[in-house]
Amino acid sequence: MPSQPIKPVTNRLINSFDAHCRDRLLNMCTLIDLEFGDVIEQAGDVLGHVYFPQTGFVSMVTSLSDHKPIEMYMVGNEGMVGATLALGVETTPMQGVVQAQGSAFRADAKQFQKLLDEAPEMTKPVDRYLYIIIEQLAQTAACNSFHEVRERLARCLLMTHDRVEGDSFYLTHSFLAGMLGVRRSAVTIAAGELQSRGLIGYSRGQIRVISRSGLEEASCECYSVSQASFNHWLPQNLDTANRAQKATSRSLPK
Amino acid sequence: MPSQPIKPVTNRLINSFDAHCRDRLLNMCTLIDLEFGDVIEQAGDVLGHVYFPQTGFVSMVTSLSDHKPIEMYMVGNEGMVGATLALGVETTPMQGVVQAQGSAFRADAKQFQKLLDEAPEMTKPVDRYLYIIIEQLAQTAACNSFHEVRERLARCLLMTHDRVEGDSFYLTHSFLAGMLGVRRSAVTIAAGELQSRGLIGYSRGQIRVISRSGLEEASCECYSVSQASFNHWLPQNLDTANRAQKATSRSLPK
DNA sequence: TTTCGTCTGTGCGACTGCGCACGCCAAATA
DNA sequence: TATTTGGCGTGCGCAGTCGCACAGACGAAA
Repeated sequence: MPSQPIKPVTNRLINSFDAHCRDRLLNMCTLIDLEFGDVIEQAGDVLGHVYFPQTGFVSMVTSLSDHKPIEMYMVGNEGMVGATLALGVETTPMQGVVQAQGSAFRADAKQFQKLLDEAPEMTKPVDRYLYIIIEQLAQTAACNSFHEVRERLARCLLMTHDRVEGDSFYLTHSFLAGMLGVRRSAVTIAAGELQSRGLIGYSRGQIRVISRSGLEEASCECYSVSQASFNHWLPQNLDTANRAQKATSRSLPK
Repeated sequence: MPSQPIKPVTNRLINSFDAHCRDRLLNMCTLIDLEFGDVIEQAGDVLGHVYFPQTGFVSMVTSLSDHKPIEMYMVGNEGMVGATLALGVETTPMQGVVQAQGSAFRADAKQFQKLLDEAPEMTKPVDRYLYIIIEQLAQTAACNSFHEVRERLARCLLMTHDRVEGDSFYLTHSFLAGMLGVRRSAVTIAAGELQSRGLIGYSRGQIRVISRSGLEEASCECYSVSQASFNHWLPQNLDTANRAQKATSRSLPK
């Protein structure tokens, strides 16, 4: 809520705006629920809203004909959906699908655009975020070409873990297969390996991260490259409890 | 044109600036040669210059450890190298390598940044170009995951053809393999198929496009998607002779 | 003309992932 | 309890690509 923030703002991008812009932005935002499976943005469409996730995350995907959509990058509380508005383009190049339920600040696209025009100092963090997106896309393109399913799965699980609360989240093998652009049984095999190594546990879509450090070893370099990029360009989260705990490598069961 | 235009400007991005910006930009530019193999930009480095190719083209690539660099997108006379400066970021996320010799207008990065700051109306075309790059990256990422070598090779040849003068260019199977992120002999086989279908001819690195229409059929959808993106956002070339001729599907030998 | 380096053609076994299909099991439904 | 639904494990043959290696072919230089 604009005037009286019910929750503290955990979105790192919003937190990188200066106080004045931050307030103006929050004043035009409503805090909405992100429901699993919601399509909040259709490739090629004119943007209606922009979103700043607080919890949960959105998966940005590209579709090719005769293929299922494949994930390009994730947007959690480190970023926003609809950043291309800062390029003066009102359409969006990708589809955005909610992969983990949560909440997000939502603003009207036109109002946000107006805010960007009126407060040029606000453009800078958004521009930097666009730069991050470009880095992510390049990393993903190369990763999809070279790395194997197991490594990519580990990366995907780590990035998901970073964007949700707690160590468990709902993602079936079938969904993961879609994100990675591989078939479902390839995920089953890869996940089975990670499980038998004691890195994760799962049952009927509930995945539990047991050993982050192990996952980091099993993952391709792309995870750490991405992390480095985020941490270089974005402020650390104010609410560091959850995240800092995760960042600490550990291997606690249950 | 600045004072005395030695050549007409064929760079579509420059041509999309208004006359005043265009003049200011050209005044700070020198026309330089792009030599095959030149690395004009190193991933992660601070940008020294920006480049607007007139002829020839630059390949933007990403490297992962233990793998050869793989191409993300090309920059010919439709774009520029160093557009991320418009995001207020002075480093660059990718490496730029000259793949076809030619010439380019080169400007000092700091001067260009200053020009952007002073002439906000100039930012718009550059921002639109950044949007194109994002579209390209997403297309490439998906294409690398799903499409086969033959289709991707055809796409690559078409995009190269669009960016060079004439119907012949120098690209060995080995180079193409690097760009596509596959092994050399996979290119030999794919190229052999295209040749036996009468679409291209080649010998010792000299590739000749015989049938564009045939190549377009052999290529994945990604080529036409990319083309549509460029044509939607950029003005047509003033010097339409060469390009218009190519755009016409045909199948003339020799 | 000979030599040499580079470009291209080809073949081999191996691996990874595909597409499909079947069966098992847990949870939700009735 | 009986049935359905959805998630997961597994196996099969097959496509494509990998990694490597070697041989031929061409062009430039000596």
